[in-house]
Amino acid sequence: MSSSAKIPARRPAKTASKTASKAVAPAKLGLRQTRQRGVIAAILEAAPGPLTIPEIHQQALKAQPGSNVGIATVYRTLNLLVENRRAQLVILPSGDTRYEAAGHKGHHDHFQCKTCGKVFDIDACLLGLAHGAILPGGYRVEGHELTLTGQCPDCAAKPVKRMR
Amino acid sequence: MSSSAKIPARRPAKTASKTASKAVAPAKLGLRQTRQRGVIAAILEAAPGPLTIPEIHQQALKAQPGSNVGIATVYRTLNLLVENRRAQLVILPSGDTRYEAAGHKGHHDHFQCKTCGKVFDIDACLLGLAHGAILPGGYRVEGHELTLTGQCPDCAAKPVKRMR
DNA sequence: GTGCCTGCAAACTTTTTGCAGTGCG
DNA sequence: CGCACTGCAAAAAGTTTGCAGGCAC
Repeated sequence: MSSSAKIPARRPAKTASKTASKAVAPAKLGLRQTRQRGVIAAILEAAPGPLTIPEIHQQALKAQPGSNVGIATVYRTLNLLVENRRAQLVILPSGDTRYEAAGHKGHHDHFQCKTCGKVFDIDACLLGLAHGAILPGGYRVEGHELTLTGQCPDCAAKPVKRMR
Repeated sequence: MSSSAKIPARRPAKTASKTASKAVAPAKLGLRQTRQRGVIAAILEAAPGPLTIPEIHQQALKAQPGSNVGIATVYRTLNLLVENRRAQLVILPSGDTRYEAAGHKGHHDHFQCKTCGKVFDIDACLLGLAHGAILPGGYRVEGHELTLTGQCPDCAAKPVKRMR
């Protein structure tokens, strides 16, 4: 790890002006847009929830036939994306270390299926606790992480246990 | 540390009632009450919240002057306690792997101080979501894990950041 | 006395770092 | 063309397992 900057990101936009100024992180010059970075960022953007490193790595391999993508590159790229506020690290109660696209999608909770292990974003915040609230004992709340567990629709439809 | 849940299940958790008082889980046949196990269980019982392995290990060393306690024993004992429902594994959003006494104290949420990193039990469940509820999309909720973050009273009283 | 436990160290797993070659800008 | 980026492999950090001896029962 090292840089903290803002990378141009993928090329989703047609008329991508410059690397705007309202950027969250100060841009660091010298960052390069490589195929691997674009692929990894795209994978995160397309996911319905946070992905594990192995998942990201394998999807990257499939997306880049012929060209290898080292696991180290996956780790380095993810750290870079997190530093640039383009991705977010999520550690679940199950112990999974996952990453998800960040930004436009604000704070939200997660749901992990106990049957298949997959994780989905809950596009809402289920905790109606105001930040800044003081709990009995004097604990000042500034943020929270909530993960629901249960069964997803897919697994509910398939009585047969199939652990990914 | 990632992967999925722990529970390597070295040996099958047994069912028996050895030291059965109000014990939730029956003891395993042939289980022996050793000094190390008693110390580790006592440490968990006395804690105001979940502890990390290093914390448990160091407290065990201090509690047992003269006699060493191997880190492997700490791991093995904690797994054993979890299998017997005497302790519970808690993985926080920060990535901390911690253990806390289980049983009499039912489900509760946690609070982790962003300044000192300590974790406290919140003796209540802040999520008013009924288990069995179905979320939009068909996700059936069976459980949840909630961790609040912020500043604890101690750190609030000491403006100076002291990351221990 | 039996065999469950323990400490120590090696084995594993997951993540990070060092290098030299590669290709983006 | 220079230097950031990448893949590979070694290094670190965290957790588990194999053993021989110790101790609870």
